[in-house]
Amino acid sequence: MPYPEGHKIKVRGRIIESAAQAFRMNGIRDISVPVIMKGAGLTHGGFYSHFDNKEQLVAEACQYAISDTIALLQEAANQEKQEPKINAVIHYYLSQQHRDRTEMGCILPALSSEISRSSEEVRNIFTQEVERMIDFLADLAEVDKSTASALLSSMVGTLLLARSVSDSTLSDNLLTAGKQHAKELIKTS
Amino acid sequence: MPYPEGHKIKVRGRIIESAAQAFRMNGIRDISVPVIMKGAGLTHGGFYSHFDNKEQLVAEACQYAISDTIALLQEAANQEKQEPKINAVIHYYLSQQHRDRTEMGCILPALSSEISRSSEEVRNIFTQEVERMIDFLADLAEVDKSTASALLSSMVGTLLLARSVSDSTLSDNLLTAGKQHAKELIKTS
DNA sequence: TATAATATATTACGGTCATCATATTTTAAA
DNA sequence: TTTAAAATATGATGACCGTAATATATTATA
Repeated sequence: MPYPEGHKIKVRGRIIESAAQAFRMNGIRDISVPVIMKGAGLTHGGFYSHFDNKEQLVAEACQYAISDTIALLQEAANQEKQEPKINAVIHYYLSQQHRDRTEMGCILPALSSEISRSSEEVRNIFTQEVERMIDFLADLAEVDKSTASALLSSMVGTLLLARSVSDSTLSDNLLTAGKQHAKELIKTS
Repeated sequence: MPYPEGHKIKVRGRIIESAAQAFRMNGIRDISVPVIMKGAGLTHGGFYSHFDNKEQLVAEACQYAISDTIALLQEAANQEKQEPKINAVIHYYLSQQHRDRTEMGCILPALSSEISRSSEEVRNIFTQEVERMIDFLADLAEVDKSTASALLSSMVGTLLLARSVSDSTLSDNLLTAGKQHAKELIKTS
């Protein structure tokens, strides 16, 4: 058995990480398998010994990226000492850093529209992860799922638009308005 | 001067309509110039006598589509007799029909993420149209721009997620929660 | 009806993509 | 140190893309 134990699984993980980053940055269709492989320090040829096809990688990269985002939000919540913890999540999610670092951020604003056109397999995994995200928010904010859903939708839409407009003042205003109304949403629920 | 007066401008309009529909349905990158031209009843060769390149078509199609959406929302508002007119807009925007007919609907949930990666020219036009949309909502709901921005973000995010998840119950719940929150947002502003 | 300007169709080109077949490298074990 | 299985690299294939050059069709006017 050549190659160290667990070598391939680690490389596989590197490919998923590279993909999760590249997809968020460039979209799914706009990033090629060769580029993803280069991001993992490999050439394109070996890709198909790790994944059946690009679609499968999309599914796994989505799962990875959302889990990562939930972990980050959880961490932000843990560091909050005074305000309700959900406010820390809102502030983080609608921060300028999160807006400006698409490749590290939540995939919902970045990839949802492409995923809505993806295969059933990808959409099922995506749906599962969206549900986890809603549950996480409901738990943390101590609100019902309906309120948590509205909160998520609102944050996702805000970030999406803030990233799309070319006027930086408008972008900042969108973030500010989104934060204010997200907090309001929780308070009056 | 062969060909009837205004023939070319009409054909140009047909190409823009075809593109606006195809882009919303399939994304920008995922639809080709030949397919757009076929949608307008033409072959691909003539495209470059109407537009410099695909990017220019994207810009014009965005402008066309958002104008069209604002007109539709205005119409929905006009037909409302009892409730505040903004509620008709919210109901229309977050309806199942709007969710299920992406190719006829608002481009914000459909194309924003791709547009955030587009050229400065496209993003400038997009930004202008987003501002028009915010102004329209602020006027209609008689709220400040900040509230109108939050309303738009919330509606866009809701529709985006409702279109992406594969579970139809979850999708319906997202719409319902979004509608409720949107109305609340206006009431308490 | 003939003409010539204009609009559209046909064809071609260079590039990139997902995927696959085959060659080469790596390294645990013999 | 040799070996052979496993992992990766190289190279190729066919499809499609955006774009451009050229050929053909259309029709208002002469």
